[in-house]
Amino acid sequence: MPTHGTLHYPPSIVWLRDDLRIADNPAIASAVDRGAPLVVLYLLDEESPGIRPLGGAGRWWLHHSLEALATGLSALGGTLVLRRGAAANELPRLVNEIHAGAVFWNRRYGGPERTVDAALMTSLREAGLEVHSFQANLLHEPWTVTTSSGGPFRVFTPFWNACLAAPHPRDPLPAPNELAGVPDVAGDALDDWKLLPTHPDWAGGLRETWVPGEADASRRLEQFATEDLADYDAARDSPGANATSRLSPGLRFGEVSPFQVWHRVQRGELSPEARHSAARFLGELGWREFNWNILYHRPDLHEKNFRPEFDAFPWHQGEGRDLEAWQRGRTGIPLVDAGMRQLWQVGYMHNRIRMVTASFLIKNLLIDWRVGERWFWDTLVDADPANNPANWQWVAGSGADAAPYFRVFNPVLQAEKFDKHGDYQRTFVPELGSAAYPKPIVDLKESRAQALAAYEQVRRAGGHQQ
DNA sequence: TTTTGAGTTGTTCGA
DNA sequence: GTCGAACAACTCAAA
Repeated sequence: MPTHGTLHYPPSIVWLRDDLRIADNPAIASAVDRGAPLVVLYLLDEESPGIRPLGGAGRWWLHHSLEALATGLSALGGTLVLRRGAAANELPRLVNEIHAGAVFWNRRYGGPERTVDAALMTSLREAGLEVHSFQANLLHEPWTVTTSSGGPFRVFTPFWNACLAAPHPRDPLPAPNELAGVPDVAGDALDDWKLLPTHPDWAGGLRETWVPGEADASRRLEQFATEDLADYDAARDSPGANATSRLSPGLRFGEVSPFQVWHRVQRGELSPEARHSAARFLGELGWREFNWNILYHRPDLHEKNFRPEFDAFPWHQGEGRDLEAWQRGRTGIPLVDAGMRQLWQVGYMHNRIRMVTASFLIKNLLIDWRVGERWFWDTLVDADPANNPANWQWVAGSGADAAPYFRVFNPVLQAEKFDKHGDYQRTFVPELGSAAYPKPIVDLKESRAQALAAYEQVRRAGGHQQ
C-alpha cells in the first residue's frame, strides 16, 4: 500500500457536517490522537437522495460559519478542504487521492443522512480503512432513550425524565493545541458555492444581527450564563426583553455542542433563581433532544403528520393572498406581522412569537402546517430537520405530545400579555397606528370558530368512531 | 395486572 | 374583575 510521506501513518480524514466546531469535537479529537496528519473536510451535499437542501438563511449562515472554521483550523496548523457532491462519491474520491487510512465523523440522526453514513462506513471498511463515528451533537442518542417497554417516547415529560435519570452527559472535550495538516489538497473556493444572496442581497439584517462561527457561539453561551441566566425563567416569554440565549443557530450548525451548554449553565454556585432558570433552559435543550428522537423514528416528519388522523384535515395550500400577507408581515395583526418581519429581516424569531405566527397560519388562515414549515425552513438561520417540522406539528396538533388543537392562540391577547407596551411590535412594525398599516385580513373570532369546526373532521376520522 | 393521575407554552364562557 | 370549568384523546409511569 502506498504511503503518504515516510514515517507517518496514512493520513486521516475528519468529515465535518453539522458540527462546525473545533472544541468538544470527538471526531477531531480522536483523529488528532491517532497521530497522522489530517484533512478536515466539509462536503456540500445537495445530491444524496432525501437530504434536504439548506434554505436561504441557512446557506448564508453556513458560508460564514465555514469561513470562521477555516480561520480557526489554520490557526492550529490545519486546513479546511471544501468539496461538493454526493458523499457516496466524494468521500471515497478524497480517500483515494490522499491515500487516507482512517475516516472520522460525528453521527447524524436524520433518515437519509444515516443511510448515507451507514453505506460509507461499510464500503470504506471493506476497502480496508478505519472508520470511527462519535456521539457529539445530542446528549442522549435516540436509541438509548426508550420507554420501559422499549419503544420510543411520544410524550415529552417522561422522555426528559428518562434522560435526566440516565448517566450524566460527559464533560466537553478541549480543543486540540495543534493540527498536522496534509499540504496541497485541492478543494473548492467557498465563494464558488454561491451560498450568499446577491440579487437581491437580502442579508443586511442578518449581518447586523449575527456573527456565525464557534468563537461567537462560545461568547453567546458565556454571556447568557453570566448575565441572562438568572432572569431567564421570568423573562423568556417577553419577546422585547432579549432574555433568551440565541444559541439556536450555533446548535443548529454545531458551533457549540449541547454538552458545552449543559455543563456551562450548571457550573459554579447558582442562586435559587438561576438554578430554577437553568433547569428550565435545559428543558429547552431537552425539547431539542426530543425532536431529534422523534425524527430518528419518523424520518418523514417534515411531510407527514405524526398523527395520521390529521390527514383528514381540510387544509388550504396557501393559494390565495393570505399566505403572502403572512410571509411579508402584512396580515393586519400587529404581533403576527412583527414576528414575520423579524424573521424576514434577521432570520430569527422569538420562540413565543413562532407559536403565535404558526398558530395564526394554521388555525386562523387554515393553511397547511407544511407550507409554514417550508417558509421557516427557508428564512430561519436555525431551522434544522428535526426541530422545525416537530415544532410546526406541535402547534398544528398533529405532532408528538402536541398542543391540543382547541388551543388556539389569540394574537391580540398574546400581545397584551407578553408585549404589553408594544416595544417588540413597534420595533418591527414602525407604521403601527398609522393609515399605512393594513386592516386585519381575517376576523379572529370567526376564523377560530371555523378552525375548531374543521377539527371536528379530524376527530371523526380519529380513533373513536361510534 | 389494572387503575389512576398528570401532562410546555391557551382561550372563552359563565358564575 | 376574578375564577374555575370546558375544550380531546392518549401516553406513560406510579400505585
